[in-house]
Amino acid sequence: MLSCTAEPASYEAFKKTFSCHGLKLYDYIFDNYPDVVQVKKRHVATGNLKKLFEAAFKISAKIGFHEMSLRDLCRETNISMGSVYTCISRKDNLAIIVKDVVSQMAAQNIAAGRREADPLSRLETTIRLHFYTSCVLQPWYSFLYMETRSLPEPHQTESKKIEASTVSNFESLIQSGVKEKLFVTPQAGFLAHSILALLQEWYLKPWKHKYQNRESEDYLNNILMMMRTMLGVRVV
Amino acid sequence: MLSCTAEPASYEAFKKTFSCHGLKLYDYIFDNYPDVVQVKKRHVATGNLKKLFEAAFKISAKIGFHEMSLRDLCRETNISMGSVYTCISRKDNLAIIVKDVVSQMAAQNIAAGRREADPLSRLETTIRLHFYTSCVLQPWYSFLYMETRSLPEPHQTESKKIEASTVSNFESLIQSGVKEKLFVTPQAGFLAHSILALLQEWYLKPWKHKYQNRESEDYLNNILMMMRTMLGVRVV
DNA sequence: TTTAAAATAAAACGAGCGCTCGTAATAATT
DNA sequence: AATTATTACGAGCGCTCGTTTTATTTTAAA
Repeated sequence: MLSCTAEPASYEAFKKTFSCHGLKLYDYIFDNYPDVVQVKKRHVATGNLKKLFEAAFKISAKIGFHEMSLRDLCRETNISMGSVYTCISRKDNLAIIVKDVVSQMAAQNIAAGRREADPLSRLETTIRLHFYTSCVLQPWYSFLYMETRSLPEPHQTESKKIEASTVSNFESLIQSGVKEKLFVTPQAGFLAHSILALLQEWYLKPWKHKYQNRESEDYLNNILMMMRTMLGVRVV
Repeated sequence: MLSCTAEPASYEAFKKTFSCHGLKLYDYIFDNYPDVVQVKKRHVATGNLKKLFEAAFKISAKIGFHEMSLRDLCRETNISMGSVYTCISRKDNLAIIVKDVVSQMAAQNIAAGRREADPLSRLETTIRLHFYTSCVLQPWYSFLYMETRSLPEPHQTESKKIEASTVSNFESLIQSGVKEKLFVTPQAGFLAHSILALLQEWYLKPWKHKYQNRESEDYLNNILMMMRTMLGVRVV
């Protein structure tokens, strides 16, 4: 099971508690997609899967998933056509697995946020987890955003639901704070969309922002600060 | 020349001054791409171009430009393969023309904004024009955002420059207001990116917002209000 | 009505696609 | 050392792609 313990204070703290690092992510895929991954030995499967996903992200980011041929993938990974197919069975499965992983992370982050005490903490924790997760899994999130159209139905619909549920969660958290008279904004829907748009901007165009090292923590703080300002909450 | 008179007070007012409506846009293409459009008669060319672009936007939005075959395009438009080729010469030209049109609109809007009297007016006019333009040409803007990767170089690089120059224009307008002590934000870069991200959100996912008719003017006002709040300007 | 140009239609072409499968190489077990 | 289980390989299959070519119909001026 992919997971992380909740409420990390910083990106560095988060990364340590996050279980997706290195090969753990590919262990998860190996365990949960027996019909897709036909390779028997775990270490062989995870090693190849890691190479395949990383190459697929690299090539797709440049030219798109559909434009990426399996021959491109073979060249980039030094894995033969036959071996590629014992790992993923069909090209589509690469995209489907990305959708499943991101979908699961999103659901977990929403659930973790709900466990906080008050509306503002719930909002901030959800945003923080979303942000950290999308940093660690940046190519995964970016891929899903850009390649949702390439997914076969019903996976495409499911992918769109992730985004919708993320926004509606933000919106209902804001609404509950408004009801408790903690916030003063009447534009809950717009603010909820704005938050997601800014989170997406980060993982879609990391090169536009990452000219420095601490930049990512700064970007997150800018989002949180903007949100607090728009909610009429005193900024600390 | 594609153009509009500056500083429109509302979307409705803007649409009337905007020269891209109906076939005028395709007249522009007919006039400016003689090597691409090999059809001699203006009315035949513009009629077919309109059908072709509209169908291309429809199909590409669903499955992507590269996945859209020219046979799909023929089926959707009831235009034969031969006629398609007399209109656009190569598939790539569709995307290149979209880039050129959007690029020109963006440059015009930036120039029009600069003509305003003070930094806040310059910002607001630029944003307003960008928003209205992207509403009227929504499929064009959306297409370019999603399909930039499909453009042949050097058009791809040029497309990315449009976005970069839009953000840096916002940023320098904000900076000049800060220098004149009209604004109080130290996060000019973040705010500039946020404004563009929210403008993009609108033309990328219009279905998420357009459940009502007046909704688009509201969305623009939300962006402007958020900007004023973040700039420490009294909200009217 | 004639005629040449313009537009459309349909067929054909070669390159490249996702994917399969017979076989070779390697690792594990006896 | 022999045998078996597993993985790696890559040429080739059927098909669709963007594009070109060829044939036919439509258009409009003389």
